[in-house]
Amino acid sequence: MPELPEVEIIVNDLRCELIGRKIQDVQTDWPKYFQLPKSEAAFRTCVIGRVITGVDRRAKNVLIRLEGGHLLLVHQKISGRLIVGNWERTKRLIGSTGSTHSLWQPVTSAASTHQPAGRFIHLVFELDDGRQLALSDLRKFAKVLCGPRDAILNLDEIRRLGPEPLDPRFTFSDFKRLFEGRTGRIKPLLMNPNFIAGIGNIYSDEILYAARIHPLGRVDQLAEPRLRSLYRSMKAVLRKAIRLRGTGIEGSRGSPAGYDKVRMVYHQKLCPKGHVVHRIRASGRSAHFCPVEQKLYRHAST
DNA sequence: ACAATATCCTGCGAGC
DNA sequence: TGCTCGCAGGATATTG
Repeated sequence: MPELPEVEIIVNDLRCELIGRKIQDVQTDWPKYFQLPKSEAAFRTCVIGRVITGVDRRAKNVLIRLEGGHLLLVHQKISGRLIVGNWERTKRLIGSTGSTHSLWQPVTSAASTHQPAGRFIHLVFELDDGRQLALSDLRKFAKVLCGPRDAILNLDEIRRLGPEPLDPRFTFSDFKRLFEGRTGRIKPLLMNPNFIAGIGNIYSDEILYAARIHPLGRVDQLAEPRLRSLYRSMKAVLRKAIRLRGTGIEGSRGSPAGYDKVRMVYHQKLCPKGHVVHRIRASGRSAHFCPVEQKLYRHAST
């Protein structure tokens, strides 16, 4: 879901809202969210009472810095959205079994009424100003971790992450080096977080169109000019998406996503040049591309 | 080594 | 209207 641009926007918004706030309570109806510490009780002990001192991003992870050198990591996965607002907890009956789920509903009169993502809230951090940091997450794939900063940053899943594409220190020669000894298709490689961080299904399609590279192109056949084009397109598309406040979602402060208006191929019928966009499945995901401008070059037959 | 698939979940829209 | 089916923006484990 949120890819690098959307997470970057959320992080920037949250930074304004959260710095200086103290976390006073944690509530959830889905304790599976807690990956570290795994038990709800231990997780609560880890975060409750701590003041938020910063909000950063690494790949698609939201890193909330806490007093005492702790880090609260949230990965929103496909459907997660971190939002700040006001909700009340009620109970909802599930089926005929008599079991109940929690349900958070917007406090009427609050601005949060206007947040569509306010549905499907399953995790809430109570703040000391009466507001809440909430995770809306229809599919419940998100995960949260808390611990000493070094312990979190040294987790395999964080250490293994590829470079940040928008890091100014990430040069073309760094990018080129990533491809050394690699084979396979370009789209799944771009989406591999351990190859390069933050690029998902939407922006891999957009970047490949901008670079005029077929999603199934073989990475070992990309000559240097193609790689250079890919490098430039990657930076340009991601920066533009951030500037336009992302795709399909709203930041927690409400300005609407603007990249949708300039999307070139993802969920588009026609590309900017008017060609029909094709949709195929590539490694289990949908890939959108323009067959006219993104040729799958191959020598002879077989 | 790579590629395709299953998996964690649930709502929604399309098509019948 | 009501049902079933396929689809959904992530990342990993498993299998071929």
